[in-house]
Amino acid sequence: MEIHAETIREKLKSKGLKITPQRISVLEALYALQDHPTAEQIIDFIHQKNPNIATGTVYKTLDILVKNGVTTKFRTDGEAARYDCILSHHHHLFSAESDHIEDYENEELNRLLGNFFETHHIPNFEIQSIKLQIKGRFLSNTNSD
Amino acid sequence: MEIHAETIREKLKSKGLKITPQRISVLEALYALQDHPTAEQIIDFIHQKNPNIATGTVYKTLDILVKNGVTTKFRTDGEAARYDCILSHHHHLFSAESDHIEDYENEELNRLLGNFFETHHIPNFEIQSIKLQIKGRFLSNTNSD
DNA sequence: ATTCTTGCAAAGCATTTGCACCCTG
DNA sequence: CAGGGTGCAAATGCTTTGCAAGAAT
Repeated sequence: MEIHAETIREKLKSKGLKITPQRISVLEALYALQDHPTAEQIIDFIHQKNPNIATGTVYKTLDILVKNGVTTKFRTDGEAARYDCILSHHHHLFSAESDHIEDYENEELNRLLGNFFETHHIPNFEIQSIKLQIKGRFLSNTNSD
Repeated sequence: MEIHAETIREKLKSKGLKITPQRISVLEALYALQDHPTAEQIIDFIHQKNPNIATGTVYKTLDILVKNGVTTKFRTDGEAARYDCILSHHHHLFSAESDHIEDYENEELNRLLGNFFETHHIPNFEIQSIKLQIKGRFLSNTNSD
């Protein structure tokens, strides 16, 4: 997932946010670290090139990005919150053995769920979004998850 | 969800756990507070009758109960972890406006999902469980969520 | 110039841990 | 009486906050 500096600037500008080196760094990290990084992973990544950006600033920036719909934040069974810059409707595969997470996207599944809940209304509840948490085991050849 | 003291004792005994007043209190709280309580809510409930049970003990007990499959632990987008003593396969409805959570159980949905993933294997992944996170708005008459 | 953003360090909150004492089986 | 369980308080880990100084528009 490559992203150009110009794209990042436009993303910030379109939300009416000031363009600062710190915010650019956070967005760069977010797009470079595809694996639903924690704040700590983002901070580590940033500090490789910019050791002077403060931890608190990264948290504040992430918060602002979430509030502006640039990224999303979610929790796993682990301690730290995860950030995700993929905004399309997708689900998550969770490793039962580690903290590894992958995306799962399937239009047919989304249609299936949409149909199901169209014919099976939940009493007194208005659905806004549906996400699957699929827990299991990654069978990669490297077994590195 | 009423539960008798005897049932609780048997539950502990069947897992080879020592029966202590503290553990009984935690289990009573868990069954009395149906709404996926946080540790804090459990502690508050217990302290109404047993102000002398330590916070750390409740956390340790909850941990042991989770490890022994008596209850489950999960996280929402909120801060604190939630505990759930309903063990059947069910999904969760999350309020977009508050911390309120309700269970959603539907055999047909479970079958539908089972069928889907039987014919749509995920490469290099072995599914162990599937849970829906359904986010939306509770439309109760009292609007109390 | 004005308003927003940053850095820093301290505080906050949920949870865990260490250890001496105590209780259950 | 032996092995676990408990209470307490301190420690941990993630995240938030307050505020003075700095930067973006």
